Formats: sequence, structure tokens, C-alpha cells
Amino acid sequence: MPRKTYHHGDLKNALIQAGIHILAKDGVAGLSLRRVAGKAGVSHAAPYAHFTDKQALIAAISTEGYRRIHERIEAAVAEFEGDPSRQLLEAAWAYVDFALTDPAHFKITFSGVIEKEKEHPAFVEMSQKSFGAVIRIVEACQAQGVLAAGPSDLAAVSVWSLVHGLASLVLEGQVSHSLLDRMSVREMLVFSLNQMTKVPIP
Amino acid sequence: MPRKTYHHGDLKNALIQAGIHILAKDGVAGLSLRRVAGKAGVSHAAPYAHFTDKQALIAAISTEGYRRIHERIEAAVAEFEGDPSRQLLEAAWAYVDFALTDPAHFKITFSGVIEKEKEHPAFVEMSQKSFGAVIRIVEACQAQGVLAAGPSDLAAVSVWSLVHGLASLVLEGQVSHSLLDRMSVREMLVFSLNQMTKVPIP
DNA sequence: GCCATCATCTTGACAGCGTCAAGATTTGCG
DNA sequence: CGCAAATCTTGACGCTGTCAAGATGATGGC
Repeated sequence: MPRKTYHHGDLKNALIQAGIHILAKDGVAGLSLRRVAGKAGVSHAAPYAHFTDKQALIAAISTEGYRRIHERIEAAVAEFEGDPSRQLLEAAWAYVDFALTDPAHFKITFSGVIEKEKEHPAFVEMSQKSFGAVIRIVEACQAQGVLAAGPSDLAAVSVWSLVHGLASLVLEGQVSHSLLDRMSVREMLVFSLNQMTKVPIP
Repeated sequence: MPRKTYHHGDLKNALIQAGIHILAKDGVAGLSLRRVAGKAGVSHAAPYAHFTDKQALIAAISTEGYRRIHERIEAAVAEFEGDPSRQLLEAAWAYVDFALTDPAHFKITFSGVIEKEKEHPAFVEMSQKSFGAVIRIVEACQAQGVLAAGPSDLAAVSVWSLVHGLASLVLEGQVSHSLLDRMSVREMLVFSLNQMTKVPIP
């Protein structure tokens, strides 16, 4: 479908959305600048008016992925105000659920496709924002004795390693079929988190 | 340097080794079939006599990566026979250390670049072998009360998620600089594992 | 010892890719 | 109104993965 105007109007966002759709349909391997441009209805070199190179587009797509996760984490925090262990579980589940729902988007966001993140400050900012939210949850858990005391940023890394690792292993098919038959990924998450917490969580 | 003989002799392994070297020098993005072929001293289409496509070569490189990790895990198990918590720590460290030493090799092995692993049985076999070793370590830990009782394959997934997640987050630069300044990755690993164990490990 | 067969490797081609340069078109500011 | 800047198109370049056709050499049967 050709556009009416020569200028697109909101090409930058259109490219990001087109990229996310292509990721969902054809995976990381299917994501090319030319296909993204085509899907947005512009010529193959048009993206260069908005992104310096393919890495920059990937960084923008990744940032959007991170933004969605952060959004859900904050929603979980708000919904279970005053219940840190539930906040921990639901924030972790938000992360894992995003990975399961949109695997390619998760992969491109967290699989180190971005080589030099320093050059993508928006991505770094989103990353730090999310990690800050996790630290606050962990601190609340520590205050209630749900998690062991200790440096909260360190404990947050431990918890987030667990959650990120579970999501990654499931996505990469490294979790045995016999285990996936016995229980859901959410149940695995609950079990895993309970290995760390001093008090059982639901 | 041109070869003496028309036939290479051991091209298949040479291609795998060349690929590993290129990964170490130029990262995942630098790995192309043609460069691998060039480094092995053969023409650009020669690899197709040994690998059906690029994915197959990547699978072979990944399998070799997995093999090295498995080797080190078994070495750790042998070295600390009768000391399950130490076995757990050193096996985990073998994993993380491999990731830190050869980041691109680790990434390509575990970052889901292989789309259909079902078609690469050697990779699946190596994966199951390694996971079996982890299960045995976890069972030994459970028997000594180092880890909580429960289904050992599930507990192994929890432990391995933690380890895999830590390696991944560090590699992707998602661990804050302020934390990396305060302590080594090995210390983070020890701390994280101690969050899960009932008995402190060194 | 010779020859046929087969695996191995080379050469050449193709479409798709990321990227850049030059030019066309439109917008918005002075 | 006019001109500079932003946006988009067109065309080109080298590199990529892959395939087809042919060259080369090793191997096993006679």
C-alpha cells in the first residue's frame, strides 16, 4: 500500500513497530533493514534518515522491549503494594512471560546482539531503570526477611540471574521435555524463587 | 598459504577450529562461511562438502563449546570427589569462566542462534550429557543437605538458570559497573550460589 | 597396475544483505 | 516567499549464503 504523502510522518516509530512484527513472525534471522523498510512502505535506504545503521534500529527495538518489561514490572509492584514476595514473583513472571510470548523480541533485546551499548544511551537508561525497580523489590524482601540480608544490588543480580537464566534456558530449548511435561514454566519459576527465599511464596 | 594436496585431509575439523578462532577475534558478527573457508585455506564453497549449511557449522562449533564445558565440569567433579558443594561451585565456575574467556563462543553456543536443534543430534546429546552431570552434582548436594530436597532435575534447572543467567548478564554488560568494581565475577557467583544453599560454600 | 567411482574441492553465478552517494521532494523557518 | 534542512528515492558497491557444474585426486575391485 503506497502512502499518500512523500514524507511518512512517523517513520522512526513505524520502523520499530515493523521490526517487532517481523521478529514475531520470522524470528531474529528474518529481520533485515530492507524488509523493515518495505513493511513500513518506504524504500530500502529510507531508514538511514532515522538510524545510523542496523545496530541502531536493533537498539531501538531492544529499548522498546525493555520498556515493555519495565512497564509490567512497575505494574506488578503497584498491584501488590505491601506484599514484597508477591511483587518479586510477579515481576519475575512479567520478565519470563515476555520471553515466552515474544521470544525473538526477547532474544534480540538480551542476547548481546547490541555490541556497543555505550552508543545507545536510551537502552542503557531503560536497563538501569528496570534494574533499579528490581533492587527496590529485593530491598523490600530483605526488610521482611523474605530474602537474606546483604548488599541489595548484589542480591538483585542473583535474583535476576536466576530469572533471566530460566527464561533463556527455556527459550533455547535447554530445559528437558520430561520436565516441561510435568509442570508449567511459571511453576518452575515459583520453585526456583523458593530456593532463594527464606519464606515460601505462593 | 596454499595447501600441498588438493584434498585437505581434515577440513571438517579445520573449519570448526577456524570458526572458533574467528569468533574469538571478531565476535559473532565476524563469523561468515566464506571467512571460515578462507582461514582454512579452501575455496568459499568447500564447506558444503561437510556441512549442509551455515547453521550446521554453527551447530558443530556450538557442540565443541559444549564439549569443552562438559569436560571442565567432569574435571571439577573428579577433582572434588566427595565434596558436593565444592563440586557445585567449581562446575558453575567452569561454566562462567568459559563464558568470560571466550564470550563469542559462549554466545553462539547458548544464544539460540541454532534455530532447530532437533536437526543437530550431536548438540542435543552434549547438552543432555552436561545437564546429567549437573543433576548428579545437585543430587549429591541434596543428599548432604546442601541443597533443599525436591525433584533433582527441577532443582538442577534452578541452579543452572542461576549460573547461566549470571554468565549471560555479565556478558551482555547488564551488571552495573559499580558492582563489578567492588567484586569479581567469581565472588558474585559464590554469593549467588550461597543464596540457594542451606550450608555456606567457600 | 589400472581404471572407474566417489568424495572432495574449485569456479562461477544468483539473489539478498548493509551501506553510501547523489539527487528528488517536502517541510518549516527567516 | 524563498531557501536551508529534513526526508525519502534511486542506484551502486562489496559481502554474504547457497547452488550447479566441473575439476581433481583417493580408493577399492579387477
